[in-house]
Amino acid sequence: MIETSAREQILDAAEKRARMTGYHGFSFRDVADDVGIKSSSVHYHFPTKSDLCEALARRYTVRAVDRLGDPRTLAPGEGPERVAALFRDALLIEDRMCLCGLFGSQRDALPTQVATTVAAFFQMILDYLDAAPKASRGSQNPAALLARLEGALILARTLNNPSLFEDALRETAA
Amino acid sequence: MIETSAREQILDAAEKRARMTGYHGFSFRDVADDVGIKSSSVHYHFPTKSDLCEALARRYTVRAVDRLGDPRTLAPGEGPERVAALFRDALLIEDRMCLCGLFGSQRDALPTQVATTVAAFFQMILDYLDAAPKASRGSQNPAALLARLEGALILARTLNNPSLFEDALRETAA
DNA sequence: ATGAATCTATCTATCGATAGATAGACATCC
DNA sequence: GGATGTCTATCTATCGATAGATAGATTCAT
Repeated sequence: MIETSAREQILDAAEKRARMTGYHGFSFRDVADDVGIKSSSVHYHFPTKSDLCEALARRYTVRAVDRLGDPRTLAPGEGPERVAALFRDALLIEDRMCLCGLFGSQRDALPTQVATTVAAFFQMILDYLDAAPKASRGSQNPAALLARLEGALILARTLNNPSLFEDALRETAA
Repeated sequence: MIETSAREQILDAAEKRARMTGYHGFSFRDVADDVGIKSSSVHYHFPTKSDLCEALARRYTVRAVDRLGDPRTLAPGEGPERVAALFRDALLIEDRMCLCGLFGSQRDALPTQVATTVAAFFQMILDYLDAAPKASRGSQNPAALLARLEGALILARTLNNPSLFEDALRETAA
């Protein structure tokens, strides 16, 4: 029996919900019910919703960093591929939005600490792409790639058509 | 004195809020207070929140259609420019997210009618780009352009850097 | 027996939604 | 041309449900 700490279970449940509903669409009770505890126990680990969601965005960033690895060790063109894989898995395996894409689109309605942490996620991706070795030609602006990936996720999910994700990554018209 | 109908005033206030917070982040009372009426009066015009937000997405789509015009009358390459202008104005003039970008990213948490209307917005843009005369070379996949614009909006707003929007629209790295 | 973690129970505030009253505009009938 | 009825739009007041948050008792492992 794999024993996952309550804190991690809470973050897992909260991330799942936050990536479907955004900041305001889920409650402490929702998360507590998912885990099988009481909402007051969630407050014990994360006093406020702001704390919870900041931790969410922080863990999300750390996991992405771990998975992306050191950009300086990559083959030319591998950086964009690794970042794209992150988003492709969100769509095809997890069937969820990017946490920071969703939070970011609500930036005006987020507690400052959460907004700051979300911004740090984006900056991390941009820095990673900047640091990764460029393919000799046709390498894409980091902001362009990241924007495209966030948008492709929204598009493919809203139109319920995963192949739109790959369409959106292709350069030229069919 | 220009007399705007209560219905329109309600939609104006609701759109403003929805484009900051998403579906769950604003209430009938918020909207009512903005307009200067009671929340029950908002319910009179839009019985449920689902009705209100569906009307929001519908009006948003109609206004975009009006502004974009008939795609078949455009010069080559003008279609993408017109669509891009829509999003650029959202960022620089309105300082808001795209309503359907935000709603779309929450599609799992939306009433079906709202989700359907949001999907119709995206399909409309894709059809428009398909129907518009292509520039001879380097014309972009409609899905790619739309994804990029939605993502660029999120990115520029979250990082509080409007020039990222233009970066994201450029093809190649700096 | 101390400290961490969870519980029960509750609070205040707000949510979306509804009922019923009211005031004014407008039409229609005698 | 009054009187009557209907429609529109708003109001006051309230509903049950749920939000985030807190206090204090209890459980349990070290």
